[in-house]
Amino acid sequence: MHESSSPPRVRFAPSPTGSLHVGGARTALYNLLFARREKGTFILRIEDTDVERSREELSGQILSAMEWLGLDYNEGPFYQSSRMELYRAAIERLIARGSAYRAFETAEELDVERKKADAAGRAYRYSGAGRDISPDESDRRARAGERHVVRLKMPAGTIVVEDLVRGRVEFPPEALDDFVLVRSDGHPLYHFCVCVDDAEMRITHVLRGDDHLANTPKHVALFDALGVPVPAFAHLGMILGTDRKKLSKRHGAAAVEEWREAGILPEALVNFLALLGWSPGDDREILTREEMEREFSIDRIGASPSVFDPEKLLWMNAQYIAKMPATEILARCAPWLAAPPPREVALAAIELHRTRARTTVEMARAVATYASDPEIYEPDGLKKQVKPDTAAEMGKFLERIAAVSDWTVGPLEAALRASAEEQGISAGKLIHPTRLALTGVTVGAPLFDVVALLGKETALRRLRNFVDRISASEPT
RNA sequence: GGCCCAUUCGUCUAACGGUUAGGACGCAGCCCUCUCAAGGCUGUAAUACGGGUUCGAUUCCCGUAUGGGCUACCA
Repeated sequence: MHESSSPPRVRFAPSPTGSLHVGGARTALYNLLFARREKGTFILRIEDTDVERSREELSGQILSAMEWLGLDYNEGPFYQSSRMELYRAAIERLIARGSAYRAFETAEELDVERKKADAAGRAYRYSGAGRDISPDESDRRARAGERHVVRLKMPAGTIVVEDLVRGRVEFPPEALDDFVLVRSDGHPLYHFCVCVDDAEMRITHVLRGDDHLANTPKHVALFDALGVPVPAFAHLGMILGTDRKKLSKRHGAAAVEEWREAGILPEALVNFLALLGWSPGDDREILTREEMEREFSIDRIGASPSVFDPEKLLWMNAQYIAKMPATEILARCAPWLAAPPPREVALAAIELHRTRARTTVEMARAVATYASDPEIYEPDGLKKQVKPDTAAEMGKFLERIAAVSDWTVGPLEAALRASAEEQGISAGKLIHPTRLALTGVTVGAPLFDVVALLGKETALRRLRNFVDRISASEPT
């Protein structure tokens, strides 16, 4: 069918009618991985033939999302809107060859037909009237300026699609219509542009969403009409929301951009998406980009749809944060760190929190506490950890810790435990209020690491503020 | 309605006729522990249903059910 010897050429062809979707990102990723694995070429093509719906800034968003994910293409981006001449030439060839024909019904007339068929419970099909107009008459009417569309003359027989994921799929001729290639205003339509471009770009493999499987017989017929080899197809199962409906904006966080803003690392999102419909064949879950590029294969792609599980994405992101160098994490946190602490403090804070933050947003928040004193104390924490005696106990502890000169974990812990013992209370009675005093929250990194990292001046100031605060609000 | 696709733990998936149906997320418990995590250990939970084919079906075939897609002068 196609030459397996020459390297494949694949493409990702999004329509700029929305920002990049996780489903689109996965399609792009699989195309890229396949191209890398097979030493082929990955092409980016923007399908902006729908002038009403396509918006230029959305193309930019798609490009930037792809760049963020590291989905680099070898050729492109090509914009269909600037390839109109190509489509015009192709349609003329098709008409001249008799593979396509002009049809002069108006949209309104067709609408009436469709409604009639609907009412009668019949499946609507175009009458095919345009097929019977002689080429001469067709040319004459077109020259006279009569409005018309151009339709493809579909072949009479069953169309067979050999899908690399689904196997052989047959489409009976009754199911296919002479569909429109060019609108009456001269605009070429999606299916037509896709095939002309795939042919012109010598695309060998089409990896795309399952939603296009039913369109594929149209494309096969079009490639035949164009007189070019039919590429191989691989249709990927849809990505679903947790309600098992096709993932959409309704589900929230369907766009790559939203995950970026939520503090998900591009490496983690790519890893997660790679495993949504593909598996390396063993139990590995965390794969490097190199491993994916080396091991990806179409025959390990599953056919069924997959539910996008944000919980697992978060887990995977946490895995990446746990392993990433602190300097790198700090750089990734930058967008959320308006007022970062000194670099050395920030890096140490990251080490303290790398197993506690699932996203860079959470990490940034943790790091920020080392830069600025807590403005509020967690209300539940105050209620739970501040008892009538707490202010007094903390006051005594404060005196003792203020005398510590070697401000490191060992001496600090010793000071706290000694103070607890001296007061005849458990260490926890001091530990928990201290954490609340220093960070404003009741959970976090091991306390003495926090105290040490904060430094004497800052730690004492926060403790004093806290003691003042609880003394003031305590009933006397 | 017509045509097409899909169906293994709640979720992502492995097992390409023979496995105690494996791993991961989640959840639960235990260990560790100043809290919360992380980590370790243990547990929970699946072949949609009905027929075939076969010595033997998660695996192949046919129905049914459920979900999804397409059926535009959208993409």
